[in-house]
Amino acid sequence: MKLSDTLTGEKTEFIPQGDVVRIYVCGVTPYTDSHLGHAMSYIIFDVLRRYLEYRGYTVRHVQNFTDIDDRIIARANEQGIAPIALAERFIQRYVEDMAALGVHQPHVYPRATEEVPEMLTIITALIEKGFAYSTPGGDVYYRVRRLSRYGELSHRDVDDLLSGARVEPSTEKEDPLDFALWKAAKPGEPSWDSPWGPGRPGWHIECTAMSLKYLGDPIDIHGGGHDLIFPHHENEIAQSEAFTGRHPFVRYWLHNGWLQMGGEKMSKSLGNIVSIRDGVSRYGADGLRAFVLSSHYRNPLTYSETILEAASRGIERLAVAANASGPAEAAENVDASSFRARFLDAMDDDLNTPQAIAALHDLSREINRGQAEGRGIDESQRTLRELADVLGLRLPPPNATNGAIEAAPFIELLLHVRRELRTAKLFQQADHIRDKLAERGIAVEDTAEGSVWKRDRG
RNA sequence: GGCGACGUGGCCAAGUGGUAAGGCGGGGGUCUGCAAAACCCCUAUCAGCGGUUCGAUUCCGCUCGUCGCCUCCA
Repeated sequence: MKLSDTLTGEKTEFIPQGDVVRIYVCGVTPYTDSHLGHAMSYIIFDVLRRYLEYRGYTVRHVQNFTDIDDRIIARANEQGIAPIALAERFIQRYVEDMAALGVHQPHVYPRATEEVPEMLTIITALIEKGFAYSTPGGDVYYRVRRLSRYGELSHRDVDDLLSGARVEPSTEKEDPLDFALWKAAKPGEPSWDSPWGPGRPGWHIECTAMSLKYLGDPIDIHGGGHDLIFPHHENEIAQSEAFTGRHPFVRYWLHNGWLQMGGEKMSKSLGNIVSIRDGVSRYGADGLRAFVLSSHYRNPLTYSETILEAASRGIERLAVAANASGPAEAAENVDASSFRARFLDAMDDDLNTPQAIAALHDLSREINRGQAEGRGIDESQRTLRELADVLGLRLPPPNATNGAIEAAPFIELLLHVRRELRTAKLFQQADHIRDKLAERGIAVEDTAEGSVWKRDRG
């Protein structure tokens, strides 16, 4: 399969170094509920992993939690609880959100606060090698200009960075571009002992420590949102390669585009967010995944209710086909092989999920058509489900959640009455029941096998 | 100011040097007591201007527009 690499800007054949594909994905800072932007990123990397596994690779997937940082501390102080406790709470909620989305758990979920000794080892070594320095105040900074390659990932020239002029000058830094490996503790903050006094790790160092510890060097794929390219991943490369003395530290850098809200990006700092919880309850996990996968992962995506609505409606077509009942035996069967081939070709091409989904839509149409013509569809339905599963789509029967509706027994009762009315050809009354249920968001469909109902969207 | 991405039908979104997947929506049918679902048919010339080419939406240049990063961020 081909993957495009942010570092080279090229799409090349992906060949893992060994039997195990080693993937590191940057995780969240748990200080609030995760939003659809996070969902987008993790759905994408989940699909990458699922596809690699589908193709027979063994994947080792590591994703961190940044459970100590300024925002966690600030939020915890507001609420009068310990930062670790706050982080723990939102880590749990994050894990629940991912489960709701059907995102496979990483094999390792390391937390920054539990990897401090490893980070100290690396920082110490970086100082010894001359790549980092400590300050009288107890901070440790990385010397950006020591590594000539700095800027290669984000395709920037070190000197251009300065012209941005938004870099906070710090009196203790040798160079404004230098970034913190270790931050001296301020009063009231959680801190760990270090050779430079009490403090806490800088943001970037945790990913270096964790990926080296849990995956080794180099790793096959490092993923994250587009925004992380600079400075986070750039800094990660600098630290990691300065520490190991080897290049490259990552063989393929994959970055997903941003989720935007109207004109702007969805972000916690702008406050224009939709939480994953809300998204799942409104559109369902399949709807959300369909939305995310409807465009190529590298491109930005815009959130709007209309678009989400369209995506979840579209995916329902697949669910209908997957759950259709075909003849017990048939002389001829629907052949799904060409659709499978198209699906695989699309996925092989840098995870072209829009085209892969298009193949599933065409397969669904073929299944529906075959059903109408009395052809066997079991085999092709299995293929549809198998491929949909690569995208993490569950394709539940339309009425799968009916049991959770409190009024279900009463609806069943009404439909029972309605059936008798229809048998008696009292269609006006029967239609009246259907109309009234529709007004209350319950859609009734009459099929050859009887009436089925489900909660209607919107 | 620097770096980068993008601009395809009413909306979302793939894609290719030889006249453009799929979904949503809309229109017309088939089926159905009716409706829904499903199926069939219809619904684009790819921001603008130049250039390269036998031929460009696809390559190059410019213009316009939108967006992102350069600061915490998936």
